[in-house]
Order: sequence, then structure tokens, then C-alpha cells
Amino acid sequence: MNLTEDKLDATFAALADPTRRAILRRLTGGAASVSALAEPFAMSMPAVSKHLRVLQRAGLIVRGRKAQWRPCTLNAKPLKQAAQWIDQYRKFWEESFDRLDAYLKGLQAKRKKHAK
Amino acid sequence: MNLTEDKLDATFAALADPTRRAILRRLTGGAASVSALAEPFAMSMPAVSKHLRVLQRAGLIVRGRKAQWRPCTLNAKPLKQAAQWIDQYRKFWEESFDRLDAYLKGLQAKRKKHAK
DNA sequence: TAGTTACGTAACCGATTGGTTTATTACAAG
DNA sequence: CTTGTAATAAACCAATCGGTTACGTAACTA
Repeated sequence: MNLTEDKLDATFAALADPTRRAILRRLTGGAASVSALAEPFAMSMPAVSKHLRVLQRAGLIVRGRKAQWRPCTLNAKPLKQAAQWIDQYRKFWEESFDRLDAYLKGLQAKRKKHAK
Repeated sequence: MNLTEDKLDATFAALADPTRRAILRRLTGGAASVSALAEPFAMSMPAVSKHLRVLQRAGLIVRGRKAQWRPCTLNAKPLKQAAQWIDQYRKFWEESFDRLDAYLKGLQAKRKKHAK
């Protein structure tokens, strides 16, 4: 079993939904209750509750307990590993190291030749 | 419509699968045919073909044509936006800015008090 | 021309996702 | 003890996902 890979699965899957990304963004401003988090969205509370469960299973939020409220708190740590994974590819999108760049330049050169 | 958000959806969704991440990793070594990409995996070629379509729709690969081969080329540019998005949260996982840190420290302080 | 190789398409399947509505639980305030 | 509020649970639904097998097709090869 590869724990790191599984974590990346859960993290990226959690980030693949705009509602969940918006929730994370909101939590950068501090902890919030479920109904507070649901307020900006045109969807029912159970739907938001499900999104929160996805975020929790990815470790991106932690849920507390305050009377009948369950305040959610941001935990950005899983994003660190995601950032590190993506960073492997930095050299491929920076400068002219990009393999697509080489490919497209090749095509361009070919076209110029034909145009002559 | 928000193009950037849609792109992030597609990018993160594409990255959420270990097979697709392995394919991207493989392509850092240069372009490869579909069968070459399929070789390491215990799955049929159509399955790999579907993964490639997901990667293509996310803009993470470009497909060429060389006789009966369809060489796939890495295009890391969408990862740049993904990295930028994640980077918004860097300060939350670095140092002690993490909100969870504060929360857990709060709990710890509470427990100490009770233990007295 | 016939056969082989490399790949895509189509149809199908079970599991998961993202949403709903309708209970149900937990707590606080009268 | 009743009522209201915050949230989860359960059941359901359509759509998507990740895989399969079967078939189609384009291009090289004998």
C-alpha cells in the first residue's frame, strides 16, 4: 500500500469540485459552521454536509463541536504534498523546457518549409 | 462562465487518478505511444485510451500522429495554474500560521487546565 | 491482396458522485 | 416538557467513472 499516493488521490479529488474549493477559500478567513458555509450556495445543507465529509476524509478540514454547531477549520497540510507533487513538473512549464514547446516549434519549422 | 475554474476542475480531476499521474510521470521522459504507455499497467488498452482522453481534455497531453502510432506529449502548462491555486494556501501550511495549529494549541491549553 | 499492428469507438457493467427530500439526533431556550 | 435550530442519516435518483469485451479502421508489411 502506498499511503502518499492514496492521500494524493483524495486531495486532488477533493479539489476537483468548485464548491469544495470555494469552501476552503472561505475557511481561510477562519472557522465556520456548516450553515454559514452553506449560505452562499444554491444547494441544500445535506449537499454541503457531503462536501464537507469529502474535505474531511482528505484531511483538508477538521470538525469541532460547539453545542449544536460543528465548526469547520481549515487544515492546509495535505496541500503541501499536492504542491510538492506538482512541483516535479515546474521545469516543464517554465522557460523553453516544455516538451510541447519543442513539438510545436517542430511543427512550425515544418510549416515554414512547406510555405517556401 | 469562468474558464479558469472549469480548467481547475478538469486539471484536479485528471490528477486524482494514480494511473493518470503515472502516465504523466512517464511522459516527462519524452513522448510515447499508447501501447508503450499501457505496458506497465494491468489493464486493457481501451482503458488507457480513456485515461488519455481525460488527460487530453484537461490539456495535460497533446496527441500527435506518426503512421499508426499516436504519440502522446506532455503539456505541463495547466499544472502551472493548479500550482498557483494551491500556492494561495502556502502560508496556512507553513510556520505556525496554520489555523489547525491554533485550534489544537487551544485544545491543549484547555486539557492542561483540566489536568490541574 | 491478405494479414498484422496500433489505436479508437460502442455498448455494457458495477461503483461512485453530487444532488434531492424526508426523517432523526443533539442541544438550547422558553 | 415542548419547541426551534443545527446538523447528520437514510433513501433515492440521474450522471459520471473506471473498467471490460467486441468490433471498426487506418496504416504498414509480406
